[in-house]
Amino acid sequence: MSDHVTPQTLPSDKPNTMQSTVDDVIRRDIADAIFDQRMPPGTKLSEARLGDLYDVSRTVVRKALFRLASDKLVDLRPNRGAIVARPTIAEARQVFEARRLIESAMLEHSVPNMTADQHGVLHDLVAADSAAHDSHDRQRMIRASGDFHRGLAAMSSNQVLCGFLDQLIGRTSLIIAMYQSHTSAACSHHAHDELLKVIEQADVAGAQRAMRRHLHECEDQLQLTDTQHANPLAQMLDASHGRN
Amino acid sequence: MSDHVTPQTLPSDKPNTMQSTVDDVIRRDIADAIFDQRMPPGTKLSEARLGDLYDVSRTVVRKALFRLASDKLVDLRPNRGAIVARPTIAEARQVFEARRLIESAMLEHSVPNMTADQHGVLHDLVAADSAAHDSHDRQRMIRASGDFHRGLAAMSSNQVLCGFLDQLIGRTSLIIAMYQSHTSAACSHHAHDELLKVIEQADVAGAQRAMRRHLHECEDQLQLTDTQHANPLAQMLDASHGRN
DNA sequence: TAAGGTCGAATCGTATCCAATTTAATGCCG
DNA sequence: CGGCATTAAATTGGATACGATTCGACCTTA
Repeated sequence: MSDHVTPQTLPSDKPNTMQSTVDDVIRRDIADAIFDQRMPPGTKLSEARLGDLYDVSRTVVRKALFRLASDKLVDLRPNRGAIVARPTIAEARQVFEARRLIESAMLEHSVPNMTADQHGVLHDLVAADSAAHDSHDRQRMIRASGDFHRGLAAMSSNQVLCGFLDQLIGRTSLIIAMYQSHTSAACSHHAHDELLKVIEQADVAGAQRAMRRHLHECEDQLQLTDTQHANPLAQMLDASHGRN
Repeated sequence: MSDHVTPQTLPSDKPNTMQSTVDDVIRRDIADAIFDQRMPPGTKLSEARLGDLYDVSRTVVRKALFRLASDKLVDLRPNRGAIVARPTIAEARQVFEARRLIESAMLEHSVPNMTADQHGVLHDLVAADSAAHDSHDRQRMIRASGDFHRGLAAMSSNQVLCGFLDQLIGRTSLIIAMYQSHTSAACSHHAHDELLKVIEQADVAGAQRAMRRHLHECEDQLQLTDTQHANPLAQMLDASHGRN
């Protein structure tokens, strides 16, 4: 029961400024666990087990799982339960392509109209990113990198695209957790620093180029070859070795 | 209980070729009703009432409503029930902007690699669009126009963007149903015809220009001025007059 | 008469219960 | 000894029940 995190005293870094419902807590906890690689792709998410952990009924767990499924973070198989999603290589490529499209387009509107305060926010996010890199904590790195892109997106005037991008960033975190090569970092924080410099110069075209290049680099740093990952057999053997 | 329509024999134009779950039927029925303006924005969607109509429990109705909410077609207000969404003018503009971005980008990949079969499919869709226009049936027009864009999107290689666009097309149908000026048609099918011609010439840049212009025209044909619609007071008075 | 409060009906949120399906295990047979 | 059918446990899908919240009507009162 209480040998894990206590759901009432949830993250403690997330003060419930607004009404935080229980299913949102579960949803966020699972998402964080996925991003932190504590829940590798394919992990089964039993409704009863989760309900037991959070001391709620399966009804609310189902709601959380349903929402995670709509965010493409878990896969809901009829009559067979929920597992954390295993994005394919093709899907990963498409996610990056979509991100290049959306994020570069957002810059077109946000870069010229950016205030000094917003520049400061981005500086803080880059600083957090650098700190994460220095800590050599892969989870923090993934998180910080996503936060930078999210913060940049929040400065766009288009909430619709922002919502799409939010989903894409979450999927990217899962993709990185799944396909990262053990040698490379998630996103080179240096790229974020460079990008911010160009943004501050109000150079739209340059920022767009930098963004596209950055995302291309991120994609190239992943192991998106069909060996290993495309083979479910190796995965299962890995899982059994890891005593999942 | 069974004093209303029988849910088993409801669509009759939708034979359950594939496994059609009940909640999907409800979801699609509600979506169609929204697009056909049989359910104006703001209409309350009572769980018990819907469950009665389809002879299912509230559980499955909730699932359908939840999914409609994730597609931004209904608004789920805590403890206050679900209503069909009332997209704001700003949201409408953002949806069109997002569509311009995504649809023109999709053309970049799909136009050069299009087969003759796919051209044929598009021809059929344009024909259906023209037929809908000739029938002077506004609902059919909205539907056919959306089907053309959907069919075009299906020819893209990027399923992720395709999913986003699917959602945007649905939201557009709702926006058109809400903001259309009574004088103008939904989308001029002539534009679809022109667009198809340019596509068949494998002119990517031209197709992108035509697509952006077409979507701009659609947006301009709507009444996205802040009179009437932006004012919630007038809306409420309208609603009470309409005895909604 | 209008403003405010109280009560009741309706509706939503969640827990619990039961049926249906899947999954794993055991035993049987070739 | 390996493959397959039968059976039992576990898990999901859906229905029902009950507490909580909201909305509307009626009543009271200044």
